[in-house]
Amino acid sequence: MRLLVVEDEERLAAALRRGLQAEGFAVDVAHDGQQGLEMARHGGYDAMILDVMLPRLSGYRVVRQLRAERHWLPVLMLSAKDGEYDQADGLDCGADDYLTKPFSYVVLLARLRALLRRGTQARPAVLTCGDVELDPAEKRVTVAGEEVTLTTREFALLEYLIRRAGQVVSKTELLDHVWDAALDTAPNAVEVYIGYLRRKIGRERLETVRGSGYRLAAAGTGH
Amino acid sequence: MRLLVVEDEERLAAALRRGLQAEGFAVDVAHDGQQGLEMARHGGYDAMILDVMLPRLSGYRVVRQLRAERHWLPVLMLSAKDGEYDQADGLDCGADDYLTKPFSYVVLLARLRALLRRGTQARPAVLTCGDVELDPAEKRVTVAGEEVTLTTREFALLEYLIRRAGQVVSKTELLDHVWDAALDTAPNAVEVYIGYLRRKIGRERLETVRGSGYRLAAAGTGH
DNA sequence: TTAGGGGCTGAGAAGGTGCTGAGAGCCGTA
DNA sequence: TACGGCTCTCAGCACCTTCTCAGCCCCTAA
Repeated sequence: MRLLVVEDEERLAAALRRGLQAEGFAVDVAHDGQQGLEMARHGGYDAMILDVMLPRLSGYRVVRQLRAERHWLPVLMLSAKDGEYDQADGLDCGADDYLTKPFSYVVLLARLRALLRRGTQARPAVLTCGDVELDPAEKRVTVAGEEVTLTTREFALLEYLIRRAGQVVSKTELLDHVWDAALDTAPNAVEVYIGYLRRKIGRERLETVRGSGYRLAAAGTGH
Repeated sequence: MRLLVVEDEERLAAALRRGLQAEGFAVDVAHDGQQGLEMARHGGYDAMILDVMLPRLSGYRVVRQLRAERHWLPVLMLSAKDGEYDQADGLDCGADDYLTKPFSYVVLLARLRALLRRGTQARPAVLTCGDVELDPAEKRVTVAGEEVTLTTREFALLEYLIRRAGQVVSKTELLDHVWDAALDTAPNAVEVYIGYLRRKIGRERLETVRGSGYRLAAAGTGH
């Protein structure tokens, strides 16, 4: 496991390096935000421990920039401030966890382990299922390489189904998640939109499981 | 987004429900560990907020049990203790994040959002018995590698039997659990459905124990 | 061997579930 | 204002599921 520590306080940086190396991690240290961002971009790290207050580029900006460039490595933020809004900001800008200085080394380790256990693959930029590809950021869908245009609702429906690819998703679940919970829409609307989707992405890719819901056929499903 | 809040203090539970609903979440509340576990098992939640100190079943045990059953929904733990080792325990037993009471509502929201953004990489359990496999989430059954399509009732029946694989299950027990308790269905319906199942999964896999009930042949039946 | 009871199954009635075409309401654009 | 796209409702249809019934088979025990 290779970690990147971005921390400008010499003593803390050295302590972290020693401690984490003792735990068996490979540790690299960057001393300002700019340098940290460049090293993280390069890849090869399993997680990043990132101070908020950094010379040249703040920790917030580092995370935001990384996420914008679609780098999803787990980030644990450290901050000397302990106002609650800082924590909220840190998490909202894309960090995975947040620790307030002074922190306990035991807690740091536990959180780091939780982060690593969770892994990186949580947020793929493009969702795929068989020959169906859906890009949430660009709102674009291709089927067997051909671009397909969907309306907003159709897109939201397919997005939810593809995130649950292979699983059966009930109509009420779809109503809850794809339609606005406040409005109560008739379940028949789901059927109608399933119909629209089928015409656009191909009938065989979207199965009905009678009495239970719908299932987007998983890749390589034997039939 | 649908949340499950497991919290026994009435006032806190009510406050969480109100606050989260105001944020646009659909919120269900359970008041003890056992109930929470059952609701979480049922699925349909995008995340769970879980107190550690609960009647009947502690938060630790709830998470551990869920993970053992391969439910991966994101869990945010709440605790009144604030010893650092408790935090480490909570994370190590499978929770995704940890908050100490009293906590700030803003922080809770931010952490929750971080958790939801991360999403759940679900992989639910598959029940097997010999060469029969049943996947509750995908509503899919294979026998000796061949996919078999079952109706809802047939599926529910097989699911109950496979959870009791090797044990004799009486007709009244099946009526209670597989059929709606409210309706009183004739015991003969069970016989009829056992018949349907046999045709689909193979006669020899489902024994009749005259006068007692039915038994799904345990693994290693072949001799 | 026979009687009785438990279990099995084919047939069919009743109701449920899902699909579709038509069209109303709404909104943004020409 | 007219048009077109999107969303959603409605009603009708086709098909599937569920469950009951009646008759039969088979096991068990006297």
